[in-house]
Amino acid sequence: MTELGAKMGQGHDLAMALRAAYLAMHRCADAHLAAGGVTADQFVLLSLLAEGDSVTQRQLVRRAGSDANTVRAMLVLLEKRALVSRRPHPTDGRARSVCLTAKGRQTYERLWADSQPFRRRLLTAVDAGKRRTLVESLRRVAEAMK
Amino acid sequence: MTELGAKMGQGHDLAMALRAAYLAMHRCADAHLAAGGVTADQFVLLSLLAEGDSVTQRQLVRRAGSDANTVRAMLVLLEKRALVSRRPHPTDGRARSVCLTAKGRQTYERLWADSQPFRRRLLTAVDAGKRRTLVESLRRVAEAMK
DNA sequence: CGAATCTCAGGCGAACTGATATGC
DNA sequence: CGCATATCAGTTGGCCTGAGATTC
Repeated sequence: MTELGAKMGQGHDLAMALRAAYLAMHRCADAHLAAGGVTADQFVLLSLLAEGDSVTQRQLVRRAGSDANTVRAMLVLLEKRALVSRRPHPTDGRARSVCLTAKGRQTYERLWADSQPFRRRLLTAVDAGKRRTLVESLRRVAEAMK
Repeated sequence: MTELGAKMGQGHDLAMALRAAYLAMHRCADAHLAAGGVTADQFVLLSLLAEGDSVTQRQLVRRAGSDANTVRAMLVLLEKRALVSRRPHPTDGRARSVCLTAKGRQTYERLWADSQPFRRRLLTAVDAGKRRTLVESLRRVAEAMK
């Protein structure tokens, strides 16, 4: 194999490793949150809503690194369960203002506690000294793929 | 916030960074492969089949870090397009032996070329010296989440 | 026989595409 | 007008549960 070919193989390996790590983490997070009746992706939305009261769907999309249609569908599900509320934005007629209900905040805090073992497990997988480098590299990847 | 609480916040940050990086990469890969009429996930299966002729669905599941039902559904789609063939395993009556068709291999090689820019972009996002560390850390994460 | 492994079928939540409506 | 925000319909991928088939 050529030297250039080997380099592209590196890219393939990195992509496969990122894929495997994410899928495994996602499965693990789902397992730790299933008892609370919430999926890992729903937990992501709840955590974004918990740190920043009243945000637009557009802001959720950007911060979750997700898609407008996906976020909307998830919010509809969460709204049916009375965990979030969506109201018309006070000044922008196009936007929706989303926030946690009291039940939603309560649920989120319980879920955060339930998922402590998951975060502990994730942290012990990587040496403390390498964590910052890892997060930094992941952010560079996310940035480069935009 | 307590010191322990901050540590768990680190776990959350790592999880969010991993999520954002994967989702962005997946979108980017899809975009580079769309012209070839194949999704990023289908390309993963094709690449696994290209490097190891005749594998069982179970082996594909493990190597793709995926799920048996997911792999099956994807293979059904690929088989409809005559890119892969599934035959009964010669010795194990339970298993299916999967391999690329001639058309499948041809398609894969074209797709590999099409996706060179994607891999280049991925590699340039991370300094050459940090790539091995990154891949290593990601593999540790995947291992710890199993 | 039971236990384990592989496959298949149906259903759900999530990610995306494309098109559409509405307000800025 | 263009642009941004949200919505709706449809496709694919990921996972689960439960079932059937085969092997050990």
